[in-house]
Amino acid sequence: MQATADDLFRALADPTRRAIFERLALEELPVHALTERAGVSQPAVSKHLRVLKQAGLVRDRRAGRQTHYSAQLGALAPLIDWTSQMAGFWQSRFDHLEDLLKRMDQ
Amino acid sequence: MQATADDLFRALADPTRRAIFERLALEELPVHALTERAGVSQPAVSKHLRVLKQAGLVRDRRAGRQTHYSAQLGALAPLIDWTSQMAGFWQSRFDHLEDLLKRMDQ
DNA sequence: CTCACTCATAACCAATGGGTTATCGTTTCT
DNA sequence: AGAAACGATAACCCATTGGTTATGAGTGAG
Repeated sequence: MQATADDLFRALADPTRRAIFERLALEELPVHALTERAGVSQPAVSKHLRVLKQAGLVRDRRAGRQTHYSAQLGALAPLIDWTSQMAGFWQSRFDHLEDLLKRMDQ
Repeated sequence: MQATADDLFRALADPTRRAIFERLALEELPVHALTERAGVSQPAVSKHLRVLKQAGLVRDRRAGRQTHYSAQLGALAPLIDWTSQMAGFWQSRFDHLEDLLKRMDQ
């Protein structure tokens, strides 16, 4: 199921969680690597990842005893839709970016 | 002071508050008009407006005993920047892949 | 086989936050 | 002047949530 703008805003509202997502936008990482930099405990990181996954923002890949997470940038589409709708005059400038993300979904 | 992406995400994470902002994006409205549709009490609406104003998302204009609020769409800029940056990260990952493929080409 | 590592879950706690009712200061209307 | 409308604030309540520690399940290494 497609995440709503509501899901995305809620998932990204927390700074710690958003920081995790930002890191995952750069590279796929296992939980312990994320924990090192997150400034919170490993269970806290796992909980954040759960929320991000629920929102469709990240994907997990089991590899032995590690779980690698990566960002699903295409999931940002509803956020872009919402913003575009709000700021109608920027619509044209956004269409390009939106297309890009949608085409690269998953 | 300029609101951060953090402020914006937090301000827009609540559905009721976001709905208020969406209405104000269409037209300037006094508090009581917003209250009619918000589904919550007038003080609740006032609190939401306070948060939105703090984030720079709305502007208020006193007129007699009414206070008219309107959306400041330009305040969404940091949100757009953030999203663009995320897309940019993705782009750079893609560039890396391209590099890799090119180097492997010969 | 045993020990260490990785991660998810459970149980719990404190802070935050969105809601309420009550009230007060302004402003408008009669 | 008195009453009613409007909106902000205060005081309070309860659900949510982000954090913790403890633990268990699964996997890799010695």
